[in-house]
Amino acid sequence: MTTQQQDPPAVRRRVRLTPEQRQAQILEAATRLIARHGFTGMALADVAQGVGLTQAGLLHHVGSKEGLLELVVSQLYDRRGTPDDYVATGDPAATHPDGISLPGYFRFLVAFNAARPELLRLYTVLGVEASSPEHPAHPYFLDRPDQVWGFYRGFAWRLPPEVGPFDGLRDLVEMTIEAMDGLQIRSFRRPAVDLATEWAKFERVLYPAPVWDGYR
Amino acid sequence: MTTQQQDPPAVRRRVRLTPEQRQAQILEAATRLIARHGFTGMALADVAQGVGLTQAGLLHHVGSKEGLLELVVSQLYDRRGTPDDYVATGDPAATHPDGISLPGYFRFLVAFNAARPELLRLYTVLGVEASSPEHPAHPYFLDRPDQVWGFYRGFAWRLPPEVGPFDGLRDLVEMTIEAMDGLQIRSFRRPAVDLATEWAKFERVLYPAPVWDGYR
DNA sequence: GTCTATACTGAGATAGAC
DNA sequence: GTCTATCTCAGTATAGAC
Repeated sequence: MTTQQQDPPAVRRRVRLTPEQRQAQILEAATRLIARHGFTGMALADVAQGVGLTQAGLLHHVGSKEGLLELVVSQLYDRRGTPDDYVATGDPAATHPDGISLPGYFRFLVAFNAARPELLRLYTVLGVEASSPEHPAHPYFLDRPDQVWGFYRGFAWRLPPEVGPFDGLRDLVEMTIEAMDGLQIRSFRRPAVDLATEWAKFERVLYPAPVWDGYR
Repeated sequence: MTTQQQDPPAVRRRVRLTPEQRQAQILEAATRLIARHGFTGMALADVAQGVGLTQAGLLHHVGSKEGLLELVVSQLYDRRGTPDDYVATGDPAATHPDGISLPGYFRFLVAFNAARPELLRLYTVLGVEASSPEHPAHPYFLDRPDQVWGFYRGFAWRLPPEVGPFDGLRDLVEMTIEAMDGLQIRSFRRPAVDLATEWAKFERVLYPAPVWDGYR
């Protein structure tokens, strides 16, 4: 004789959401899990559980594990802080008639990212994992430096005369991104650091006085 | 009728090496594969193939997959460029009677790492992967900032008076490591960059003239 | 759209012969 | 120390009912 009991009828089964709601849910759960375990280390069943579906139910939406990754990567474009977002804040350094403050924008970007830790971590973890040529996200990250520069170069930055608008600016942008990536890795470790505080240190060396006084 | 042929008797079977030779082989193969695919993404069978063993044969040496990781991590201590290594080069900036050049040492470290790309990549890939608390290498990387500082602070650096030997130096060391980590991520992408060339740019901003003139 | 059930695969680990 | 053979488990994917 066993102590088994009849399972109570499961509640909230087969909840049917709109495709948009489901997709947003899936993105949220996948972002969190890939950020933590990488794409390789993440299991579809865990994403499914995160959105209250079975694995088969999840696969109905994304087709395959790689399809889920494509979904996640494709929406990275929409979830980043752009110079236009910075201008839209109305910050005087952003709306200055001579152009947008470069240090000001990157300060804004750090704050933007710091408010979205899962997304930031996703970028780092996926970006490093995708350094392997066999990784499905490899092509996306391989050309990021060119893509980022192609995007940023199109804005009207307010730069000190010492910084050329081409090579000088590009070097500065690349170093800035490298410093941010390194700071992000640091933020995984102890003692814990505050991104904005640590970034202020880099800002002082990357955009030093007196050259950048009045351009921040 | 098939074209099958009798396989030639496999050559070099059951090659028995000394434990030291085997361990060195295993380390080399594991480093390469973890650097490429991460610890999660790496398969024991591939490491085994890399050293000419079966998976069972490899497990005889390392016990388990986690045992292999411990082996890899434990030897990271021995394979890094230390300030002492820098002094041993005889470089005048290293053997200066007033102390070791900090920018000079980091320049040496970049060259040291650039000559060991697999090891450098292992550090980055494993270090990011291990940001997850469940990762077996998590404890090792969690306290690295403190450990690195505890190690570097013990050397006699030759510093300009503007840099305090405590907070000022520590900030500088942390920023240097962050910049190197970010540069390493950049090196995974296109267009390809030369580590030494790119580091020279960071050196100029982290150790600027005129403060650091004469301390390089 | 979502489920249950199941097929299939890859990978870590163990047993025991040599 | 190394092998072959096998076990076990986790994870992706498919089929078909509802």
